Amino acid sequence: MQTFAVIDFETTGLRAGANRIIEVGAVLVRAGEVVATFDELMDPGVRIPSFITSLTGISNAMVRGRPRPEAVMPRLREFLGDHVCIAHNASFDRRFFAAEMELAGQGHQRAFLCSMLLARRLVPDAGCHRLGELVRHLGLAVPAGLKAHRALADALMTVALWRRLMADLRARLPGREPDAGLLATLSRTPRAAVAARLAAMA
DNA sequence: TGCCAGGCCCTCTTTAGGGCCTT
Repeated sequence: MQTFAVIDFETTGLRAGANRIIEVGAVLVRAGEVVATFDELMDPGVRIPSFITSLTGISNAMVRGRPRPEAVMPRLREFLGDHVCIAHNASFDRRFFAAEMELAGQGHQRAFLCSMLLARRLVPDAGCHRLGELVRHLGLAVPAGLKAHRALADALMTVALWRRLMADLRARLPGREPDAGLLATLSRTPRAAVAARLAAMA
């Protein structure tokens, strides 16, 4: 059974390389179940903008004395192993992952799958495909007390969303386990062609 | 001084523009 890693970064802004990561949450999921978690606050070495503190609840005081991203990234890489990574709007997390690995002196790229691209194709009626809105729209059960825009909480919400998307795919493709290759192909398929493609595969 | 991302995707498109999504 394939193991996926679901990951989420909180950062000081949107620009990988210029802005820095301040928190990472990651979970390993095997057979739909969370089997390991990784959750760490980091001191980015720059001030956290007030907007980011308002959004995430992460303040400069909270990261003071925490390890630097350069120290955490090698441990994160070890945690992730060779598993395919999943993130919501994965292009964002992939860019920060690559930039921070570079800053840590360990240039390292890896494959990501995107729950947002897949949700846009499999849940077209949602209208809004933000992570929190999708969780609400689909009525997904998530662990109590999760605070949105904290890394581990967002990673766990992405797990819940991913489970639903995989269940939907299994229902539409009986007898076929949606592996990384199929998911990557679907994520690149134009939205208007997804229904026809799934019907042809079924 | 003023501005600053990037990939996807739709449409009043394709010799382009703008919204969505991530922080």
